[in-house]
Parts: sequence; structure tokens; C-alpha cells
Amino acid sequence: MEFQGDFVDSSVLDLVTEVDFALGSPGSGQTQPSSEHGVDLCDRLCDFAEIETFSQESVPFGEDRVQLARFGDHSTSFKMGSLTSLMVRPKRKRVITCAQRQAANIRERKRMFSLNEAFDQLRKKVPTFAYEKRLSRIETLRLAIVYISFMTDILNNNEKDSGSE
DNA sequence: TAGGCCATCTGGTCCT
DNA sequence: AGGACCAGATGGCCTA
Repeated sequence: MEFQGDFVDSSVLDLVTEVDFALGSPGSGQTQPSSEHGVDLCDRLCDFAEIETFSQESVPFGEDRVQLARFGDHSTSFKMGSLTSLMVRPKRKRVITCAQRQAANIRERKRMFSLNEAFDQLRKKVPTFAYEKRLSRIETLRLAIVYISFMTDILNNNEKDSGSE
């Protein structure tokens, strides 16, 4: 985790993506991404959490399933559902299937990966002592701000000096 | 052991 | 409708 930016490239990420989907069919040896595998994995996770399994078409992942998974007991989710029905009709929720949720997770992982790549590039641009431990993301941003301000000041001073001569 | 940092998941919002 | 982006929650790892 610590050195991900240094040793992991996007091809590895693609491999992880394939493994994510392949987990749905252990031992099959199949590595092609498939929405069916994503659904399989989701169902297995739901089973593991002792959540009632619904058919893919009848219950979107973003609603009942998540509430049950989050709160654990069915009474809590039932109360929430009842309250919702009594209140003003909520905005129509976006319907998201297990497969779509899996795909969104993968996109988000890729997005965060590219963000971290950018942070790594920025780390190489800001001056640090070699023996210092790796800068965190927030440290990198703050140091970059200070560094840019410092260089800007130097530039301004040089312009003033050359103008006064 | 507490706190910091990070990866991941998730739902909401915005945009195309 | 679906992807990009964002922020909150959560859990794991590491260090003082």
C-alpha cells in the first residue's frame, strides 16, 4: 500500500479489475469481466451478511439491500421505509443493480489510482530531504503551496532588482 | 494503544 | 441513463 504509486501501474489495476469479476466464479479459471460474475459476488456477500436475497430485477442495490446491510436488523430498515412512505414523496432514486455498483466501484478505484499518480508526480517536484519519510497527500499539497509561494517571491525580487538597475 | 494515513465502498449530485 | 466527481463511513496498517 505504501509504495503503490512506485510499483503498481495501470496494467496491474486492470488485472485487479478482472480478478474482482472473476471472484464470482471461484475455480472456474475464467477471467473475462462479466456482469454475471459481479452479481454472483454481490449475492455471496449478501449471503455472508445474512441478508435476504432478492432477484436482480426486483430490488435495486442502492435501496433495500444497502439499508439492510448497513443497519443489520430488519426492524430498523422497516421503520425507515415506513417513515419515508409517510413523508413527502422523495426524489426518485436512481436504480442501481449489483453489476452497476461493482462497475462504479472499479471506476472509482481507477479514479483514485490516477489521483495518487498525480500526487506522486507532485511529490517528486517539491523539495524534501532524502532521509525524510514519504510525504502524505496533505503534506505534499501544503509543501507545494509553500514552495510555489517561495519561488514566486524570488521571481518578484529578481524583477525588482533588474528594474532598479 | 491512540492517532494518522490510506484504500475502498457507497450514495448523492452534476454533467454530457 | 450513465459516467465523473465528491464526501462520509469504515477498516487495516503503521508509528510514536
